[in-house]
Amino acid sequence: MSTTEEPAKRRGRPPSGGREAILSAALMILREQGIANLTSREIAARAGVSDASVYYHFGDRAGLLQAVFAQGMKPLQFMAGMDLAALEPAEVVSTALIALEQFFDDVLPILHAAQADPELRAALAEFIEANDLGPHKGVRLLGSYLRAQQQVGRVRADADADAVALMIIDAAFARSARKQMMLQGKEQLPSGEAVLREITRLLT
Amino acid sequence: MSTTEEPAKRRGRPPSGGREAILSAALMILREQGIANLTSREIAARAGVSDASVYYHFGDRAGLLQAVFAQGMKPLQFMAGMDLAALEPAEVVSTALIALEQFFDDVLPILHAAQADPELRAALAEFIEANDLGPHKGVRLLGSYLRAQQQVGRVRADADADAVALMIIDAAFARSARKQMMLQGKEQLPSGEAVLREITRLLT
DNA sequence: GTCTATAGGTTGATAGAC
DNA sequence: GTCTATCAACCTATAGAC
Repeated sequence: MSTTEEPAKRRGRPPSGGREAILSAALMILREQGIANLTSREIAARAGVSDASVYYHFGDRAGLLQAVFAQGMKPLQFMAGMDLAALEPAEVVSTALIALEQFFDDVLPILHAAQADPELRAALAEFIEANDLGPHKGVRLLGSYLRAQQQVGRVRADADADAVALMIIDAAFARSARKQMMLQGKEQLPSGEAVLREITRLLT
Repeated sequence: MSTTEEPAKRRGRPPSGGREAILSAALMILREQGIANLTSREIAARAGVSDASVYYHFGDRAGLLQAVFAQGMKPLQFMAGMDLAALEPAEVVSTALIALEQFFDDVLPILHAAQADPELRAALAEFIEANDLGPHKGVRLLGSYLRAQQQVGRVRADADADAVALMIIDAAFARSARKQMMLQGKEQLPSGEAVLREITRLLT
């Protein structure tokens, strides 16, 4: 969406901040308490407003959740502003794994919350598709980097760039999901470094 | 559990089937409607009983959900009874990917439902750990197969068997999750076969 | 825009008859 | 074990004053 340029005067926003406080509180509750506890009262209490205020700003619960989803799903900016060409493939993959895991840490609570109800799931899926936030975006980004490196000879030519990109994304996704779901257990799984080494072995 | 001969009289199980009907209905609702619609009334209606019956059998909602989770989390039996040693590694990996994706298709709705509330999440995580259903089990199974193949020389010796096993599991996990969350979109992602080819390339 | 107050509906849970 | 009937609690949403 359009990034709001704010030179000195704001146009239509008396900055009472109520709306943003509500969104921020809702996102907080969603992330740490789950959607089952995301009620208008809880949100209002944590935002320091009355719960009628929630309905004033968002109409109904569906409108509120839509806004919360939109607020929480934004940052897929993923290695933005990095000079990828200057880095070793292994470094890029390592960076990508870390950035992707962080991205999923932020976003998975919202994805999970939407699974509680088919209408929410459909609404979120539609939002993701409309805003080009789906997994194919990561595949395209990482995959085209890998293809470029193939043409320069820094990544072996017989690798399927998009498939490797998807495997990287999936590894980060699963790591983040296990963390969130408290599924690591005591027995430890292979480290991120071990996975990184295997991916690197695919590329060289 | 002494199974003595019971000619005409059964000991502790009048098989009215109410309890199982409730569990089955609850699991059905959970999988197709999400936990937001998993109410005692909905369950009772679909099971063909009164909703007081639900509380008779399970005490309260927490007890019901615990039983539903236990019922739905059972089958991690994963390539059971197959003679793995007789198969090519690529075939085993292909079989594993399919079996794992099916497993996650069954189990993910429950994992997702538990994320709606921290208490449910903790209860399910505890159940998974207590029953040895966590991801390390798959890693151990697939990893030890790959190690055995390394010793016979059918899988290259410098591969990290456990790391590759985890990547296989993560790929299946992510595929199943995208399907459930309706996140494939129109732009198609790399196929399962393409991912399989890359994994195979890691092993040979 | 924000509040108080409240209507109206749904849910978890219990009592008591059969 | 299963039912009907019911309650108290909670939630979404609205009305109306400031």
